[in-house]
Amino acid sequence: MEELRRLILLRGGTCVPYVRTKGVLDFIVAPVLTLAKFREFARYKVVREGWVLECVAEDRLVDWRKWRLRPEGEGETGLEDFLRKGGERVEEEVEEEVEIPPSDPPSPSARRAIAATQSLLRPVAPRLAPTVIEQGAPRTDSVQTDAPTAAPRPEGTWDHYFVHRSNHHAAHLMKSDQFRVNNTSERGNESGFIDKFYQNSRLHHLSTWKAALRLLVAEARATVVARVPTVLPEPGAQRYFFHVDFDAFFVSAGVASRPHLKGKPVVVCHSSGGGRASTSEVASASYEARALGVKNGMSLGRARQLCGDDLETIPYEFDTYQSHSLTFYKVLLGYADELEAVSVDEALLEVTGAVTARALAPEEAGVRSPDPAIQLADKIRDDIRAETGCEVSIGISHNILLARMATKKAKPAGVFRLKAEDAQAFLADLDVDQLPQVGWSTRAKIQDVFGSTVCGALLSQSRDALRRALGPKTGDTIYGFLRGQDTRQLTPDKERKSVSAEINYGIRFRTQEQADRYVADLGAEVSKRLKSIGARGRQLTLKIMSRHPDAPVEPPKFLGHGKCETFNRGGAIAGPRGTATDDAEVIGAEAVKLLASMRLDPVELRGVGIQVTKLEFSAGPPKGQGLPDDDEADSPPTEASVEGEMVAAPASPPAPGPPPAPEPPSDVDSDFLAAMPPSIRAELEAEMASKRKRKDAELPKRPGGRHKYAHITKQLRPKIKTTLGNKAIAELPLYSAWGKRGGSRSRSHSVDPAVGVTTSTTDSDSDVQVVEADVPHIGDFAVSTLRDLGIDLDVFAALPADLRAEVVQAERQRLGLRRTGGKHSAKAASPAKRTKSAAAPKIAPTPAVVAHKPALFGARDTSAVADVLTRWVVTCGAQPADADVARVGKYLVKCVHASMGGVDHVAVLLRHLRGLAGDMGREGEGEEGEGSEAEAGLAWWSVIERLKAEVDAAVVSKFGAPLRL
DNA sequence: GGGGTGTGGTAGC
DNA sequence: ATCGCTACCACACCCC
Repeated sequence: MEELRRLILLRGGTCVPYVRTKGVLDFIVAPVLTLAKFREFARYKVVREGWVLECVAEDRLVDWRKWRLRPEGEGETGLEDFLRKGGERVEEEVEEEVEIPPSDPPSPSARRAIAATQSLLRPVAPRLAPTVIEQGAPRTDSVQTDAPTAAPRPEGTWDHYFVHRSNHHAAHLMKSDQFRVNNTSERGNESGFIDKFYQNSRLHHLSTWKAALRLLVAEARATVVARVPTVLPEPGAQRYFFHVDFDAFFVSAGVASRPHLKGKPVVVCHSSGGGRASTSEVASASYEARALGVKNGMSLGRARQLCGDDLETIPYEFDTYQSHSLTFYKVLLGYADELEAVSVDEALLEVTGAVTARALAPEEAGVRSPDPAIQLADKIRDDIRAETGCEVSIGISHNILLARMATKKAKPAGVFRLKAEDAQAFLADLDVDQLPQVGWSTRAKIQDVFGSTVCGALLSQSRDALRRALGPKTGDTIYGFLRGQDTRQLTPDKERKSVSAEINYGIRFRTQEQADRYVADLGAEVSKRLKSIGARGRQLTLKIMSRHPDAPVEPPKFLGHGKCETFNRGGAIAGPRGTATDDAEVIGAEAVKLLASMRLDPVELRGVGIQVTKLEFSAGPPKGQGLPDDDEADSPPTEASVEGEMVAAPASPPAPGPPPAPEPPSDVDSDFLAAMPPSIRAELEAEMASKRKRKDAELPKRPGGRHKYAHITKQLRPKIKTTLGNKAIAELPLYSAWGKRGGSRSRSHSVDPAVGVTTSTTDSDSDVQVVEADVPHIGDFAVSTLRDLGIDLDVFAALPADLRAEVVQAERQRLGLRRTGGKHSAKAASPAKRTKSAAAPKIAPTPAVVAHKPALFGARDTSAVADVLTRWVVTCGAQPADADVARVGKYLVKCVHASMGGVDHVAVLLRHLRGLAGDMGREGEGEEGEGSEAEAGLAWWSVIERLKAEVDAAVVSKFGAPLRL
């Protein structure tokens, strides 16, 4: 700050520490601004400090636009998206104001620069100046190409991560005690950080899912009796491997039940609303959509831009995926000599026996190919299509490598056999990174050493050269791969060799004690996992990531680890009498000890992992251990186990801030939810809240849930003790969890809606009460509001109190700025929405198969509608238009009558509205607001009363009792 | 050469 | 490799 001021003054500029009168300002310099400030300063040139520094370095007034400060928006959570949407509008306005041509006359002295308030210009990154200047006009490209809107960054590049400045936004937040408590590792698991993390970690759950699948295969192997008669191949005879892969699994599963969507661009996405501004992620895109450039992971809005309004969106259908996957594997197992599950929708199998048999059998009528392997593949495709309605593609070859490569060619909906004699030509043009085991690093090594990464060009390299470059084993492997050779076999079940848990997100400590506590808590997590599979270990490895000295304190990715150095250290662990152990205390203590031995600055830690190896498995299913795990996965656990911990947490010394409102407990369902992007989760969780409840209610008299898969246990256990069992046991709970999902789902359909209403509202109430008992508000905002917002809750909680207030107020302020007379703004906002809503009905024709929810302004899903409502409240300000209230009321009533989960949905939305109104009233009191804020709150309360009355009329007539909020 | 440890790379979505 | 988790493999280097 001081330095900036000095630089400015030295060059003849003037400088005020904060903005008093805006009339004479030329520039505003700030490291970070709240959205409110952005709006306030919409007509000014708001730049980062780097601009000043670059001007100094260049001795001229450089293009300020390169340094324009933008609202933070790198996250993908709901609130941030929300903010970003707001921010774009501001940016566009600024764009119009730009008058300074890129190369301005070098007369800095003629200009004045103004630094914004000190609270906005804290020296967050002390080493900022030299770094930026040395980089010279850094990142101009990326910044400028982003300029007009917050367009998505080019996919597949990491350039924007090469940032040398700390993430000011994050750094700012990090100063808030409450923020750290709620969102970082600072308090170990006391605030539920670890539990919450794993509930929300996609990848963690993906692992779970994959493990479940492997068990499914194991189970199927055991149960599928009728197999195609296998003719054992002669040693040395031709072998056949299939790589079978669903085409656009999620989409095609959805489309299979919606025939009218066949042939259209379709994406699976949690939200169907939002128009072209929707930021929700495309999970899976149909080939028609792909043809138009849509890719998985793209925002729905972007996909809409590419496809126009033809783009269809369909929701997730986990039950369908599960059952298709099961069917898929069962079909495959009918033909496979050996099968390896790659993922839900992908498997490798050896079918030498079946192909050989087919070759010997008399010719069938109507075969499409003389090649018995292709005949078999077609048959498999037919089987799977018949049972799932989905297409798979199959790559065929004589080894795993080539089968996998062939699948690429087979897609979509095809079979491709890559014969040995064609392999060379096929591979020649490929880049090495298409080969298995060649990632970015290996590819780079190859490029460095050999000057090319094209497979064909590398054939000239000797085996030794490759071995030297890549190591003996990898070198051999790659040498073979380049020639289409692969000696790998399908791997039968192998015993687990390690159990680990690591978190490299949100790790921030201020003291060694915090770090120690956290490590101990993570140790407890590992202990839990060990116990859940009946394993104990003798060796522990602590893996630590520590901020790389070159890296900014706060990386661009919010709460991410950024560039790090890693440190591993191992030590022995043992229970009584030197046995292998699963004891949380032992593990925690050893991990803490190892951490101490590293002598790292706790402040710099960014990642912590604990891995236990040298495993030993309990001989039998541990009575107190293994089965409880069954319980854990099977029973409505979540409430029992996770929530138990969550509840326990507040018991510890009163946290400065309230512990973050616990996420909905980790239900088995939420395992799946958690595997999805946060936005999807938020929505589904809301929808499923009631179902979870019912399940709980049923639980006591539902030993069947656990027993449902007991047969698997029985089947596996005998073997377990002998050969392949440990792993199978290990995964059993996971499988149970998986299987149970379907149960809970299908059950939900048969539940009496009345029960649903009662239980769900009660449930949610109790949730809220739990929260409110401990945590009435987060800052000035009703927790209920934030909870209703789902993911937004986290982000809101993440904001320091002052920022939070500003953010909410920002929307109103924006109105205030624009609003010249009374309801002008409300009018301005509404027409746009009306247009949208008019279009909505035809955007989503309701297929008979699916019970579609009604739409409000094009939004159907809970979170999307909540978003609409938020915008409504925020943009209408003091006085909502009657017509709008009526429309919303109508919509809610329609939802009540909708078949699936409508009432839950409505309850969530009403609570959401109530929260919004509550915030508004509160805000009005506490802030320097004009008092009309309080009035606004009142006005909204009466609106909500009215809506509630309308809804209740419907609910009472349908279910006999009013809605309890 | 064997064993150990620490490091690093890869796959999966 | 800067998105992050889990499990595994391979490697370099140390020790004996």
